[in-house]
Amino acid sequence: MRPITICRSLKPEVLADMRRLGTMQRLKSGQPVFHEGDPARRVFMLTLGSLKIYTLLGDGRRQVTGFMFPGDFLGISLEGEYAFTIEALQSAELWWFSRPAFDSFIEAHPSVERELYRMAAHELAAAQRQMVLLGRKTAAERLASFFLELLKSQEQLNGGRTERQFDLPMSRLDIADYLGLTKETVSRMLSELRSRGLIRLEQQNRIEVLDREQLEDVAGGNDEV
Amino acid sequence: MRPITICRSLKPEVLADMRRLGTMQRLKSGQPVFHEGDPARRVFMLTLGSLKIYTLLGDGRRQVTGFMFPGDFLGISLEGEYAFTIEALQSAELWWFSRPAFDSFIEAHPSVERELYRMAAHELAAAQRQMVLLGRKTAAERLASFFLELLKSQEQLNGGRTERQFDLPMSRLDIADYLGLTKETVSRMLSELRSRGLIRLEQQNRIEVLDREQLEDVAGGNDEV
DNA sequence: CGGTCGATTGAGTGAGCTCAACTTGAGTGG
DNA sequence: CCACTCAAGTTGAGCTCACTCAATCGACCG
Repeated sequence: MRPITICRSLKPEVLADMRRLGTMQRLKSGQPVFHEGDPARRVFMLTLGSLKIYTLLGDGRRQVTGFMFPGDFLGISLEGEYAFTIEALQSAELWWFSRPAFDSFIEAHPSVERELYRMAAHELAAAQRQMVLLGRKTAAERLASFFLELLKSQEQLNGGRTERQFDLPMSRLDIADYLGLTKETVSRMLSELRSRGLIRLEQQNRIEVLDREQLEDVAGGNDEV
Repeated sequence: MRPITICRSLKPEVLADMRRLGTMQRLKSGQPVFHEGDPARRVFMLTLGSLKIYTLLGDGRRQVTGFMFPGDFLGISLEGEYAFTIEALQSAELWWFSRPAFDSFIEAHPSVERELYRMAAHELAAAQRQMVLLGRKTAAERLASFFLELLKSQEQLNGGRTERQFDLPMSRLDIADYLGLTKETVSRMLSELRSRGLIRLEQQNRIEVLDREQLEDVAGGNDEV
């Protein structure tokens, strides 16, 4: 039994409060926050940069189960060991808390407990969508869904304003391991979406969405009518 | 935003308490508990039988995201709509609670809130394992993993006693839609595991594990040495 | 400029899918 | 009790989408 939790979007006043209680840590690109099997002793909040969360199979196959962006929260499990590895994609900055400190914080702010629960429910819904993606979507549908997910989280960070562009802080291999594909297939599907005029590469790692409606059709499997 | 939650393994005394507050409902095989998009008004606890949870894509592709067994808990989301459909696999019996009734119950038992959170964390860990399965495992590995998952949940229901057999209350198609395969592939892999002597079909829908160690090797990808 | 690493593109392969035939088993009625 | 029906499961044959392996491209950097 390895209970884990990833949480997002704590209220600003709560974040400020936790920042007072926590300790800051800087990470370089590629540096791990912790490894699979480490005891789950700390609670983290990401403030800068981005992280990837992944699990390895015995023979080296890798599944990226999520990415984390500023404001995201992780490591809130009540016991046991981490069931995954977390690594910085770029220079990153996070705040950590010992579990007793976090527990006493929860006690001081009882409303936060329900908030944490709400966030876990949100993560579960995201996990369920990812299962549909991994279990039933084609390569093109997966990449389109991923781009829309990134676009939406970008929009949420900017207070709900509609966006046309977003960054890809992760490599093609990371994307592949998140979508259950190979890096070659990711590259090919990216080229396909580009040649169909749905997206444009502003730079190697920055995407502009040219036709959002059709991208959403592809993502939802309502393509090739 | 469609927050959802599936929870398991509430403590017996809590279950008893909720049973006093709830209303019982019987379900026939194939009968839905609710549909995708229904407002999330109620909280359920399953007491008898088993259920499947699934999401449909526009063109009919289906992903089963989980199964529920007696003692399992579901529908604890604070707002929004159900993001999936739940259907009975057999005759089933469940207890439901209006959200206000459930909320006041939570208020009366504050310790339950943390318990609910712990269960959600447990579900998240399971969701993460399922992402590894769907993203990176072969057909044989998926089926072996599934059988071990069922065996373990069977053992947990029986108070931790080791078991050799378990039931498959779902059809081959349900299994396929859970594992991201087709029913034909499930059938073929089942025949393969059987011909390799790792399992035996006690009946059409009852499996006996003959070589658990090797089944675990297959499930974890440590096969074909 | 060469060197290196990530991304793209190409060619051929294969695991799992599709389509189809056949088998099994659970009901149902004569 | 057996014949019939119908749904579920199994097996076979061929195909396809994504994979593997390999070559090339391109950006960054000493």
